Amino acid sequence: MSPKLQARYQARAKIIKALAHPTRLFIVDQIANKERCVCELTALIGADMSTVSKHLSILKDAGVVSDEKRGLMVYYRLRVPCILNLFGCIEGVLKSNAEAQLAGMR
Amino acid sequence: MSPKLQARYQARAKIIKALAHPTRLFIVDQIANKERCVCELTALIGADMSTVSKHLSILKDAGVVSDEKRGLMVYYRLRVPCILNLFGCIEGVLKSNAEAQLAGMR
DNA sequence: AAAGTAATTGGTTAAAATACCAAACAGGAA
DNA sequence: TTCCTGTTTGGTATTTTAACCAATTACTTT
Repeated sequence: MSPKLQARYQARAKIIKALAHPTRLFIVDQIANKERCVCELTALIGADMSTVSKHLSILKDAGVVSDEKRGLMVYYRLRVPCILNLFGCIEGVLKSNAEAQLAGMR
Repeated sequence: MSPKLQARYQARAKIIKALAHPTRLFIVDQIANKERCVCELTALIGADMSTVSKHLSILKDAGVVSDEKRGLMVYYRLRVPCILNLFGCIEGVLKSNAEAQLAGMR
């Protein structure tokens, strides 16, 4: 594989990797419709705030979310809505996997 | 977060994680239109065949690809075409990131 | 049966990701 | 200023991922 092509796939992988964690998928869902501050997300997730903050920075670094500071709070929102389309596809895979397993048991 | 919801996002993350590697994204592209055997993919990628085989097993375990053995060769194909839609979205993010960076430099 | 080819599996080592705690940084209020 | 609150950053220990080599399995051909 050429170095150029390699770099191309590496850039893509970085964005997908940013999504490849349960907590970060949850975050994307939560900020899909309305912005949320770190404190709200922390409460919803139930982990240390520093942990949540780091997840958010990974998403931000990948360009998936954007942030805005207002007063003490930092609000995050989804910058790329087309990500949500992915979820439908993923659900389809899960469903298909479940069916395949059932078929295999017979 | 409830255990049930947790499990839900974990299942989704597993599939996305399977895609979150440059080589595996390349594989998905390569088998999108026509099936390929491991030997073909190995030649295209330029890594050890055992490495490629392990990448394929990760994709297969996630339900993204399916395999079929014919003679000595094992042929892999994309089981879930909607994955390809994701790539368009990802390219959009990359483009958007590049523009944001340009804007930030001014 | 023996030899050869395609693929997978096991083992090891190196690199990356993740979580928490503690400490540092704002911004707002007293 | 000093205190309080929301957020980020640094440090560390643990777990996960990834690559290659060596060995094994499966099928074909001689």
